[in-house]
Amino acid sequence: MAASTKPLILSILKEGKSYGYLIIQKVKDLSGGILEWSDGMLYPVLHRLEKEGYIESEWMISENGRKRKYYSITEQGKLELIAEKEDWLSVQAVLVKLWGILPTE
Amino acid sequence: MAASTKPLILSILKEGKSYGYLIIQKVKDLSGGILEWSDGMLYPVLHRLEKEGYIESEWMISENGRKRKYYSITEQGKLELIAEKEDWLSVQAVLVKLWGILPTE
DNA sequence: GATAATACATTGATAATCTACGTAAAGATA
DNA sequence: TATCTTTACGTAGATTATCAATGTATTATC
Repeated sequence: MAASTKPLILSILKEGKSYGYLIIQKVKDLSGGILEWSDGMLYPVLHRLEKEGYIESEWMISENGRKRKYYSITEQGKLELIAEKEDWLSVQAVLVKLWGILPTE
Repeated sequence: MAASTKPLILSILKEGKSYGYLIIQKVKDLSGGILEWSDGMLYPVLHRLEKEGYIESEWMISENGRKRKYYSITEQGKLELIAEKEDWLSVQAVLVKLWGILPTE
């Protein structure tokens, strides 16, 4: 399941800055509660993606004074997302053929 | 990319018996040449799936006298494929939302 | 004052991945 | 007949990914 973390995180950050806790919520919301990521699973991935140069972070203070580490996607990350998207769609196309379903099913 | 080996292999074997070399060909064909698996990458996955009980194997001799190890999907494997499919479609649905595309694009 | 929610992090065991390498036979080509 | 390509299987081992478990701390709610 977690093999999909990279495209999902990059896609979310392409929509705009976000932070760890909120990313988990967004994934949960967008999936209708099906995808529930743990924080212990997400943070190492965020650190790895930052180390690889796909995202970058800055500490910010929210309205209520809470510290948050906001991540944003880099130019390199955008290119990587395009590649990830191509890969995903390639596999998706094959699976759709094998499953004999319409892609929306 | 290789995170997709499991659903792909199980889906192919659900269509009928097959063997390592042919599976690589099928994936290549179905993807229009985009997905090219190496044998050294596939065989360990086949062994793992067999060990986990999702597929089973038997040695057979082809028309030209060549030895082949044919794999077929087990009942447990069929159940696992259903689960894999659900997982895949959950992620797919989220990505489609984020990418703002029709699933066929 | 206690509990839940928010928000970050690391550690470390387990599992997955993939390149590189090895074997061998059949078929094609020169 | 010698060589190359294709078919067909395999393992080893380094690298990487995964995830549960655990820790810290603040804010919000009850």
